[in-house]
Amino acid sequence: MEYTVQKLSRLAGVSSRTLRYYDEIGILKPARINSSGYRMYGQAEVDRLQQILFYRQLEVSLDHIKSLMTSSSYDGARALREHHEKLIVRRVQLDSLIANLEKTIAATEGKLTMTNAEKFEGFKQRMVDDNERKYGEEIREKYGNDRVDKSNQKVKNMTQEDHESVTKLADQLEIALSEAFLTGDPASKLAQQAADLHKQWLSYYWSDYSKEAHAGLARMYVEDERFTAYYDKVQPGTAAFLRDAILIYTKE
Amino acid sequence: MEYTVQKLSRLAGVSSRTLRYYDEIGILKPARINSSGYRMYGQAEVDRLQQILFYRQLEVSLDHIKSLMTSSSYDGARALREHHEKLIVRRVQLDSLIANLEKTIAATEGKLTMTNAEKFEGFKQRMVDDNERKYGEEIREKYGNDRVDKSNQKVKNMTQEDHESVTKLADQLEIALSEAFLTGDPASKLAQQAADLHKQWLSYYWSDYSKEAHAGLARMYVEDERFTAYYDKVQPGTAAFLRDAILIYTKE
DNA sequence: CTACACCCTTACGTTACGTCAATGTCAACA
DNA sequence: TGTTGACATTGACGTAACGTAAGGGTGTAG
Repeated sequence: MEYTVQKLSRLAGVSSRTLRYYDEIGILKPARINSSGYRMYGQAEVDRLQQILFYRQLEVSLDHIKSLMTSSSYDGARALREHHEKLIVRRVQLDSLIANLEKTIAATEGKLTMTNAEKFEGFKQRMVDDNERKYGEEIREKYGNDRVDKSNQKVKNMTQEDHESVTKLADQLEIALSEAFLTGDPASKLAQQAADLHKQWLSYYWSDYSKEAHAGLARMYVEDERFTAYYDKVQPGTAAFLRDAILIYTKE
Repeated sequence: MEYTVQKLSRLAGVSSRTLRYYDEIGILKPARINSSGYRMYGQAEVDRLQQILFYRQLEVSLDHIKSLMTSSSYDGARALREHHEKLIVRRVQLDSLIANLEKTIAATEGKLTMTNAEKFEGFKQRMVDDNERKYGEEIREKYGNDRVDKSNQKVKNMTQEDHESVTKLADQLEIALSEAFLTGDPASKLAQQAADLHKQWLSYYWSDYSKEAHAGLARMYVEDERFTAYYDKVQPGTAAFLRDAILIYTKE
C-alpha cells in the first residue's frame, strides 16, 4: 500500500505540512516521487515515521532524532537513559515552580492587605527566588539531583505554619546582627552566629543551599540599595557588616 | 540610583539584549533616555523587572505578563491559581512521559534480541501510545485532571512484573476472540467478553481509558493493514470482527 | 591620545511547524 | 467534455524570546 501525504498524515495523526517539513529537513523522505510530483510513502516510511513520533512524544528535538536514527552506531538504550535524566531534571524544576507558586498563592490568600514591611518581605523572597534561579543549574550540576530533589521536597512540604518560625528567625537574626555589629568584627563569634541565623532563615525560602549562592546574595545586599536600606534601617553599615560576616562564614 | 542596561542586567541576572527586547515589546521601558541615547532605568523599573522575572520564572509568556501587568482590573490571585492548574497539568504530562520512557528502557534492557512478534508488540504499544497522545488532551478536558492523575499514577507504578499479566491477557483475548468469531455475531456475549478483555489489555498500556479512544483504536485496526494482518493471522476477518465488537462495546 | 569597556540600531538565526497564496492534478458527475 | 471539488505542489512569511554578530558612537582611565 502506498500513501500520499494526506493519507499518511491521517494515519499518523500529524499534519501534511509536518510531512513536507520532515522531507525538507531530511528526516523522512518519501519512497518515491510521483510523475505529478506527489510524495508517495511506503511501508518503511510509515515505520520510520512511527519511530520519529515516538521520540518526538518524548520531547526529543527533531535534530536529535535525526542523528539518533541516521547514526549507524546508535546506542538507543543510552540515548533513552540520557533523555530520561533530562526529563527527571525537568520534573524537579517543575516541582520547584509549583511549590513556589503555591507559597505565593497561600501568601496572597492569607492576607490581602499587606503593610509596607510585608511587601518588602515579599520582595526579599522574590530576590531570593531569583537568585536561586540564577544559581540553580550550577548547583544541580555540582551536587547532583538527589540532594536537590530532597530539598525541593522539603520546601514543598512547607506550609503557612512555618511562617511564624521564619518570622521568629528573622527577629532573632535582627537582634543577633545588631549585637554583633557593636563588636565591629565580622569574624567574631556573634557575627558568625548571625551569619548562621541568616543561613537558617534562607533555608526556609531556598529550595537548596550553597555557600556560593549565599555569598552571592550577601554581595547583593550591598550592591542593591534596597537591601542596604532594609538592613541599615537600625544602624547604618549593618548591611556591609552582614555581607562581610557571610563572606567569612561561607569561606570556612 | 540609576542603572544602565548592563548594570540592571547584572543586578537582575538577565542579558542586556533581554532588556532591549523588553523595551522593544513595551513590557519594560526605561525611565528616561540619556543625551547619548542610553537607556536609563530607575527604581520603579527595577521593581517592574522583578515582577516580570517572577512571572517568567513561572513560565508565563511575556505577552500574558504584559496584559497581566497593564490591565488595571487585574485579579492577581486568580491568575496565579489558573497558572497553577496549568503547571499541574504539565507535571501530569511529564510524569506520563517519564513513565513511558521508563517502560521503554526496561523493555530494551530486558532483552536486546527481539523476535519479530515482540517487535510487533512494541509497535502495537507505540501505536497505542500515539493514539493516547492524540486523544489525551480531549480526555483531560472531559474528565478533569484528578482521574488522569490517578491513572497516570497507576501506569507509573507498573513494572516488568506486570508484563506476564499483560501477555496472559493477550493470550486470553486471542482465545476469546477466535471463539467469538465462530458465533459470527459481534454483539454476542462472547464477542463482548473479548472486547472487555481488549479493554483490560489496553488499560495496561494506556495511561487512561475512554470509550472514544477505544473506538478510535478499533477503527484503526481495520484501516491499518498491519493491525489487520496481525489479528487476521489465524482467521481472516477477525480484525473487522473485533472492531465491530468494540464499537458495540463502547456504545453501551 | 589611545585603549577599552561601554552604549546604540539593524538584522539575521533559532524550532517546528501554521497559514496563506498561486498554481497544477485527479476523479467524478452533468 | 467541461466543470467542480478535493487533492497535490512550491514559496514565503509568521511565531517566541531572545542570541549573536556587524558597524559605529560614547565615556573614562592611564
